[in-house]
Amino acid sequence: MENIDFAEIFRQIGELIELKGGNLFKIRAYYKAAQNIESLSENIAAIYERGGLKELQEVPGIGEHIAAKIEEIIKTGKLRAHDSLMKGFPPHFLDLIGIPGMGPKTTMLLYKKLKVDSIDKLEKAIKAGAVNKLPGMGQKKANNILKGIEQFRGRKGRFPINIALPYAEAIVNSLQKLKEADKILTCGSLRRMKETIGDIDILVTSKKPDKIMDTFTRLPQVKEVGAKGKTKSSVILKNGMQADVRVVEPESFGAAAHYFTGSKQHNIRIREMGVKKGLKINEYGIFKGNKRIGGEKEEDVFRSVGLPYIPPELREGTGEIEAAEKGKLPKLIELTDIRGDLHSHTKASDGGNTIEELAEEAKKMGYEYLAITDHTISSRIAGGLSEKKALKHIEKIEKAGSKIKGIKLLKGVEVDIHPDGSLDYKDSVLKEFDVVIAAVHSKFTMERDAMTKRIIAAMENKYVNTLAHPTGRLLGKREPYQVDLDEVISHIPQGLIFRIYT
DNA sequence: GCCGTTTTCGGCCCGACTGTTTTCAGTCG
Repeated sequence: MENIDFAEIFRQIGELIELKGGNLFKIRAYYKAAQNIESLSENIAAIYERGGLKELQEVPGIGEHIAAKIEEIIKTGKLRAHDSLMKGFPPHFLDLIGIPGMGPKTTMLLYKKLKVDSIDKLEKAIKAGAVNKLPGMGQKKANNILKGIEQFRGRKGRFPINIALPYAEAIVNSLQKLKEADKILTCGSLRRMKETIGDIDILVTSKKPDKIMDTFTRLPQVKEVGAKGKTKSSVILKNGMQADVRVVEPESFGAAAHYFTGSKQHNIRIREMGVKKGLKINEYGIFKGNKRIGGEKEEDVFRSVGLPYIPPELREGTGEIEAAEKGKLPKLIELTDIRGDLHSHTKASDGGNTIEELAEEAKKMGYEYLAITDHTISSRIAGGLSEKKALKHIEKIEKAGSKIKGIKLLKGVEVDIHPDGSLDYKDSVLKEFDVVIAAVHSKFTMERDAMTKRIIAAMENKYVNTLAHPTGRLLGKREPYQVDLDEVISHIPQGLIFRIYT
């Protein structure tokens, strides 16, 4: 069982207690435990195997009771507490609270009054006009839930950052044209540079928020306005992505940027630290009683709780606060730290540019070196080169390298790993390259053991010095293939510089 | 249910928007 499976069980327990109207703090404790388990880098079962209940309780948010439940799941494969809470509900009952507009109260009300226990029954009940007659409900709420069902069914999940970023930039550009807009900052998971993005969050400072709200909700990219208030609006874009804009006064910029950047877990931790120091931290600033003591700069927030500035990329609530307290925040790699690129494709295979174009662009980016690494013959869909063509290609790389000064061009190749672990080129050809990248491009569905052996065999070829995309995943498109990465890493040949990247 | 330079008991992050109300509950982030 993976951490995500444990997390799911505890999240469901939280949801079920919430549905039944239990203690709010108990509910929160389960959600918190679920989130913390999910973000662990080590398997929770492995932690238990190593250190038992005691070590489980070292994990933040896991105490005596949840630790015992984890033990029960590991030993028996299930959890009695979860089973008894689920009793009486159909298996997919909890899908209902995943629908936008449906919270625990509404879900329970509809279950009790109308026996709604599935999304289909919910849709029928609304269309039959039964929902809007219930106390506290009305036609608008019913319609919103109907829209929520549509959204839920068409949900595309998270978007890769390279898709989300241009959308965010387009919105920022439009808002920047307004003279009423002061500072504009993209926040949320985009600012934290997560590899996938749930929605786009944009912060604007302005003295005239209504103008910002009007412009934002009428942008050409907007398909539907979910909410429009005085300082906060939320829309669905034409590509299905949600975008939120929040406006605050300029003096609140730092506090709002921190709040809006998240992550949620990080914010909760920071606010808890604030409470202990007698401070209230919200998106408007830092307050001691009614007195505002900071918030114009993001640094103010960290300083108020005795921490150094934590870069957005680290704000995941997964140990960055402890690291900051000890003065052990890692130094992040900046664009200026990158000296070169060891993986690139030209028109010769599936790239879009010539060797010379890539070299010139890399030079402009300040790179010291660039490896040209086109595909080999078995990657036919990518226009892979035969051995003969590859040798010709090497000559072209050398020629371009001698012509273009100020950057070192390396002769490289991204060679296919066959299902049996052999490579697409003979050793006599591979030895002609400076950089040999090995990669799996076919038969992704192999068994875990076979795939692991396949990759290790390729790595053991003496000319291979890089393993590319070791899991084969395509974010949002293709799941990773089955491979034991720990085993792969333990086989990295000694004395070689070995790069594994995704 | 978790947790502790306030505490082993008594706290637990904070606020906006909507719809259905007539002061607020529910949902969301």
